[in-house]
Amino acid sequence: MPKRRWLNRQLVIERAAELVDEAGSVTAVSLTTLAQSLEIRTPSLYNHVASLEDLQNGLTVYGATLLLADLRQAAQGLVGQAAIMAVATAYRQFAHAHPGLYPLTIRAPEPDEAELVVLSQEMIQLLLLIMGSLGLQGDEAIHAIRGLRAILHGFTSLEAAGGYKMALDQEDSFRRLVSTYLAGLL
Amino acid sequence: MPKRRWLNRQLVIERAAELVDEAGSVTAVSLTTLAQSLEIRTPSLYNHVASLEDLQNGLTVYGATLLLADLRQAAQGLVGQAAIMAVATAYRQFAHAHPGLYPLTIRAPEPDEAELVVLSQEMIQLLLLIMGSLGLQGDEAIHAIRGLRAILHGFTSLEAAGGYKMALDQEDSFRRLVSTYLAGLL
DNA sequence: GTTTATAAACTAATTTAATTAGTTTAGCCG
DNA sequence: CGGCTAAACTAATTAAATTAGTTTATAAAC
Repeated sequence: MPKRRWLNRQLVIERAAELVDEAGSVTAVSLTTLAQSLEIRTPSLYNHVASLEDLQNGLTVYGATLLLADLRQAAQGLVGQAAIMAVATAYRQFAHAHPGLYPLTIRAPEPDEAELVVLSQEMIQLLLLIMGSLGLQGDEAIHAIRGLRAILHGFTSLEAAGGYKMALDQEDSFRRLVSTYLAGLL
Repeated sequence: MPKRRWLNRQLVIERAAELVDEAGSVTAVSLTTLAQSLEIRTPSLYNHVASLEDLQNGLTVYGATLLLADLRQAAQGLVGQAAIMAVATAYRQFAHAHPGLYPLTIRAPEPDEAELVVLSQEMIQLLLLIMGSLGLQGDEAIHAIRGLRAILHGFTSLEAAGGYKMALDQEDSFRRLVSTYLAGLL
């Protein structure tokens, strides 16, 4: 009859993230399977998360944090088109590496989700900086960011949905898409 | 104790589609709520659909059918950039009008889903025709179709996810995105 | 017209998941 | 060492999907 003291919200979320990415979908992981994986009883999870929804919100924050870190890393020291292409590649890789977490990251934060609001703003700052290095400012930059995110999310999620199965390299399609957008933008 | 004879799979799916679009999400509609809406008991639904999953597959086919019809209508008689823009606008309108059905339509068909495979091929034919009118052939056209769909799906689903809340016209962003891609393409 | 076969409804029961209530106890703190 | 509390537990509830078995409206056959 152990009473573990080492478990906490963060550890619960991290384990959930592993399960969700292994399963390839958020809905494939229940509180029951998560509890089993942590070797506790299902109701004990409620000591760390308020509900399934709360767990998924935690996963969203966790995923957004990882994604932002990856994109920052990728953009490190780069400007202009090179920065865009690096961010695009890193974004797609993140989606591939985290098929469970990734779809959560596209949800816009509600005003009361402080952490997520901050992450979202930081993401925009990062992209604004890059757009600035391309010579885009103000509304132009915002439109360009919206477009870029649409492209990245659209491509990666269609890939995940099993589209693009015609015998034609997906990587090539992706590079062309980003280049084409960039070409049109400048 | 009525024994209705007027109910069938198609009617069940159509009612489910209404509920799903009203609720704005597939998961918001259960067999229980659907049965209530049809004024039958939940298990009676199994006379018309094999399972919840089967119902959702039915909704996918239904949604894909409506979407294809809308896009064909929009492209009617148009070629080149005008056709692309018309299809893009119709696509976005469909996503807005059918927030429940729309997300189902992006799933690629499994080989055994005959109806869905046909719809998917017809969609590609429609887009190939339009790309042809833009002067794109073969692999070029396929890459361009992949890109266009990524753009359309990405933009509309980010919109649905509540992104784009900065005070900047979404319609404008959308038009620019499509135009920018077209500009880069040609 | 009555009979009959069957599809489509029904009731009842099971399973799985989330959640709540109430109980127990490990382990830190004084 | 005794007690407070966070974190575990057991037990029970609710909701949803699903299965089994029963009943009956209706359409086709006689």
